[in-house]
Amino acid sequence: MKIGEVARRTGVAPRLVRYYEQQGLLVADRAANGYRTYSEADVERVSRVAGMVRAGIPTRLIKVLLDLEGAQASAEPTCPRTVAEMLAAELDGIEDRLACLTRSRDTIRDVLTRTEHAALLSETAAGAGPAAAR
Amino acid sequence: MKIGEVARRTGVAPRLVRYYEQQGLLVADRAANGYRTYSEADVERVSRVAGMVRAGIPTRLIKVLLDLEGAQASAEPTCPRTVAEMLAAELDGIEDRLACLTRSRDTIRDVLTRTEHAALLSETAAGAGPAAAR
DNA sequence: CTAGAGTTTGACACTGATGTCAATGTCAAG
DNA sequence: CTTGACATTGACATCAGTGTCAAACTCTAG
Repeated sequence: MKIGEVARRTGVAPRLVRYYEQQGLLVADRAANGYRTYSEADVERVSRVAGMVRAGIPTRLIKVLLDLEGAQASAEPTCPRTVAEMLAAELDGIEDRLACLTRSRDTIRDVLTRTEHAALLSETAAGAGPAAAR
Repeated sequence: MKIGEVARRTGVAPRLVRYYEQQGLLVADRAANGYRTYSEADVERVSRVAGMVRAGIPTRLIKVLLDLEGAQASAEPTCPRTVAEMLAAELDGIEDRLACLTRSRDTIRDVLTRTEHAALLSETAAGAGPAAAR
């Protein structure tokens, strides 16, 4: 499929899909005419990238993470000490962000329920599960 | 205390403390000489703001959230419908980010433990269990 | 009094993520 | 063939968050 469809299905602007590719987060095959062609897997990947970006994870780290997820399947312990340390540092940052976001989420929920606008919570994954992979 | 000490204690550059104030996230008293003066509570607030910023929450929303936390204490249901809807929308975004971050965190932890670099996990607020930051 | 550290404001620059626009190429439908 | 929707690349603009520098002021120590 072409970039337009990917954009429609992921809600990510074509502009950004190209940007992500430029940042090395994506690899797109090219059709004879030069158009980028994407697979279902790419759609998945674009969604995940967009989500991570919105979560404040910098593109550089996103690249590393996605690569790791791939390598994980093949159980390769390709992890030199320095890289591991870098990851540990990033992990700290992520934990911080999780704490902040969790607190903010609770604040908003609190306000919403407390002000009789609890109905607005429904659509959300609000129910209970905090960590569900969407 | 003056801005320098706040900076030292929060790890936030003086430049940013001023920036946050400029964005309306902070209010600082002024001494006779024009220097900003801060209280313990301000130190707390600066830390929280910095954390939220790092978590990808835009300053505008941070302002609203902090105000809400304050208003929450006084149990004021000062929440017009439109504001509530805006909050609900933001909440959705936050839930998404939480999901992404949680997944990324798990990935990193997985990699670290799997590659015998588990020692690096210790310092973190992580503790041990995959218990979500809830 | 003077030197030095810390503060003030303000300006300019930069990065990262995106929006937007322009000029051009491709393709399917009328 | 022509039109219109979609693609391509590249440039420029914007916004948030920061870094940095400059000129001037304040305060403390010597």
